[in-house]
Amino acid sequence: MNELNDWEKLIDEENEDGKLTEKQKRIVKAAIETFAEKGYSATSTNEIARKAGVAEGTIFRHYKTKKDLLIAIVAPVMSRLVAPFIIRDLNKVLDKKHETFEAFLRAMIENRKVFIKQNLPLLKILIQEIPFHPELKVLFKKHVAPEPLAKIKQLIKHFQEKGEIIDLPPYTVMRLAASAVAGYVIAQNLLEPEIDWDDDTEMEQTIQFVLRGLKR
Amino acid sequence: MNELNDWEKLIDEENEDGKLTEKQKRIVKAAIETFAEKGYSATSTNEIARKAGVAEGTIFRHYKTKKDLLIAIVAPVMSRLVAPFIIRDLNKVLDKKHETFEAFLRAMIENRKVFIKQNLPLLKILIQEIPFHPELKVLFKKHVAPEPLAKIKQLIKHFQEKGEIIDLPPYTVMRLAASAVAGYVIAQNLLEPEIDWDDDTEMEQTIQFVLRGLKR
Amino acid sequence: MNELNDWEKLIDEENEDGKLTEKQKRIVKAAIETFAEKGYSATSTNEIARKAGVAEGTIFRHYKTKKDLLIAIVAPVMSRLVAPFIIRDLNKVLDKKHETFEAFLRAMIENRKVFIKQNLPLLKILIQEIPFHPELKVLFKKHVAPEPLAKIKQLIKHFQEKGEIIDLPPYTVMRLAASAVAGYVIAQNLLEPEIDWDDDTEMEQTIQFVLRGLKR
Amino acid sequence: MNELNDWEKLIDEENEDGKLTEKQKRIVKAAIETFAEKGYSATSTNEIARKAGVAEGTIFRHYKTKKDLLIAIVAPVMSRLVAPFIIRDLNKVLDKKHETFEAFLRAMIENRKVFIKQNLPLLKILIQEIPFHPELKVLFKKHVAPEPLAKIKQLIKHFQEKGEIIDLPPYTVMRLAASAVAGYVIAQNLLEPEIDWDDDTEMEQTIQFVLRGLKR
DNA sequence: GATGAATGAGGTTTCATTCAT
DNA sequence: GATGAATGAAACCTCATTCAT
Repeated sequence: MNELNDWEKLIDEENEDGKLTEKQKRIVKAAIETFAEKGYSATSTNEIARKAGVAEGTIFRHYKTKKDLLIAIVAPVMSRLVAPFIIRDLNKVLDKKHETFEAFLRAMIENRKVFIKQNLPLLKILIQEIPFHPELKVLFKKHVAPEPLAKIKQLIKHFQEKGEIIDLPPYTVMRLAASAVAGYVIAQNLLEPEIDWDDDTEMEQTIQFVLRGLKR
Repeated sequence: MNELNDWEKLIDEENEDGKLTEKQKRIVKAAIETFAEKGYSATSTNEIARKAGVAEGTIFRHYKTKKDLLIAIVAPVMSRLVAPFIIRDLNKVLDKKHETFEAFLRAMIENRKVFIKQNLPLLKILIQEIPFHPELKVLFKKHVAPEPLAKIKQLIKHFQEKGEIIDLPPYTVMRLAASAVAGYVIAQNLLEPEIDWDDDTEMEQTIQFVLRGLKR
Repeated sequence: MNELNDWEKLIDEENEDGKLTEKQKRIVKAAIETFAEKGYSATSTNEIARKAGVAEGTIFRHYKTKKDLLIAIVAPVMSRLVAPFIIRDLNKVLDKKHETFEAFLRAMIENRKVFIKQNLPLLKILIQEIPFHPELKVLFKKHVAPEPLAKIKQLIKHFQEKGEIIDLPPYTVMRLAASAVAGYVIAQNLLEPEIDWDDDTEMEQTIQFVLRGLKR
Repeated sequence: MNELNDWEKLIDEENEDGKLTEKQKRIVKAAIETFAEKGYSATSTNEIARKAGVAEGTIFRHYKTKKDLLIAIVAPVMSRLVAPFIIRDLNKVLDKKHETFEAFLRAMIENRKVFIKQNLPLLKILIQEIPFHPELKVLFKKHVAPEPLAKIKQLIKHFQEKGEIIDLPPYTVMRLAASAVAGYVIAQNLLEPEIDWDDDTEMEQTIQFVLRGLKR
């Protein structure tokens, strides 16, 4: 947690926009670390305040309730989770004649791998807490649907029409591809963080598995 | 939650073994429901007691601490999670000449699907709480390794030697297969419980995907 | 506050009905004293607990919120405030030929004087807090209307028909009589508690004033 | 609260004297409204600041503590409460041969009725908070005694000597008259603000009641 | 074994007040 | 003068756990 991660940079940027004060940054940082480590419910505002080096009252000056703090933390990560799917010029990419499904899959995985690696604590919080907070579920659905879903559908269909991949319902294709990759990321990060994975090899095998599984 | 599920039967059985009293059963049932709904930390022993119709003190007569109650609940499900891999006569199955990888995969999936459907609340608790409780992680590792892992390795190798599946490290093979299936189960149960899935079709497509992806 | 007042006996009686535990009695007593002295808002549950010699948590075991405690305290005094007007055999009293308005007024004042003297802290709380708590206002109206109001109307009319008192609207008659008496009680108890009042004389003068003012 | 009330004009006047800045006026206005509605203790300085449209710190620049603000608000109303009794030329009024007790009573009631109507929130605060703040009690006594009390005594005696009213102790006379009027005002304003009172009739009946009650 | 009143530590939140800007 | 972020004490309330009955 010592290198400057994506979400730590994010906090800095937001500050430059005049959104977050110095103390707010410290509060958010402490909250992310502790929520990720112990879970939202098991984290006390007192502990967050201590870690952030601020008075407990300061937290509630910026976030009316503890849950507001949670939402303020996980809300931005949601939009950035599906960001690549709503890139305006995605169409241009698809128009490139030479663009294959494999190239696309590799590019997408590479892009998201970086995102995930840099937002791991935030994603951990997101995944852990979504089942228990209807507000988060609502937010999540707002971000995921319908624009990104339409884009994904469009993408899959594009490659199906080119005859590169099998003719399954687009969401099924997406689920299968995403499961394989997510399964690897989860295994690597959450279940067995102590194992020394040969990252490139495992990922390559996963990609090949998906390509074979989706080949027409 | 009104039909008699797997874990409710389990509770009954344990009682017949003289292990669980009537009140204990009610406590465990109430705890499972509430832990699954709100998470362990956000559940109060008072609420469990109310739901179970017992006095709060009664809980602590049977389980020294709240965490003991959690462990008592999730521990048994762990052994039963990997149960099919440690069946004593699994070898006999493998010896059958006509047994193909596809048949094995289908049988295994069917078997676990039933298990998952009947233990969903328990599995939800297990997945949610494992990251926050070292004790659970220890228990988990104790159950998963090494006997079941050895069995799995043995199984994968068996089918690789028969030339049915690709020559990847056994754990990688397992990860890829498990991810595809788990990805479907999670999507179906947690993310989109309101959608009406065509269960058989989706599962068949998933199996075909795995088979293609692992074909030599 | 050292002699055994009406409301202290009330607490005892409720206990005999099995309603109030020993600690609850102490809590209620401490709350009454402190609410009367400092007002509801300015009284902390911590102070009540200390005065009652119980843990702060104990208060909340018996009364879910601080406001519940307030209501539990003032609610019973309301019904007893209008109690004499809903006495079942009040009619018999009225039938007595020799019963005059003066006799009735004197009896009523005497009766209420005792009540007020013995419930002074409770009435102080009631008067102070009613303007700020809609719940209390609702409770108050429920107790005052409509049975007692009908009885009062009936009483006034009775004496008006007998030609003893002036022909004003019954509620006006009541207001005038009550104001005179209440004005004395308030002056005596709240405004100038240090003055040594000649109680009998003042009250007699007040009664004579009301009788003259209402004489036909 | 939209018409320009007495106390709002008071605030303006004080400003013209250079006493109250624009922001101070807004603070005082907001404080009066909120204290009257919720009581002093239950009102937070934060709420006052928000209603006044100033920063919280601004309140404390003008009033060292929250209680200072309360005193600054209720102190002036006290002197004006007893103002008519310390009018310098009251004696002249009394010298008028034709001036009767009834005329005096009516004039006084009319004068105070206007005052009360225009200072209702302030009087509500005064009445509510006096029991809990020794400082206010001290202030009150300073204003009420001894000059006004002497004037009242003198007035009552004057009408007693003229043989217009009964020979009771002057304070008793005052109490009886004041109780009748105050009883009406309180009933009208605090207990039953929703009822549509026939104001003139009720007041006339009240005056007649007092006159009969005090007639020699 | 079962109860539920009692506890006190600790939870979240509010508050009057201060102070650097 | 005015601001509003910051404070930390204290408010109300919850909780897991204990223990006399």
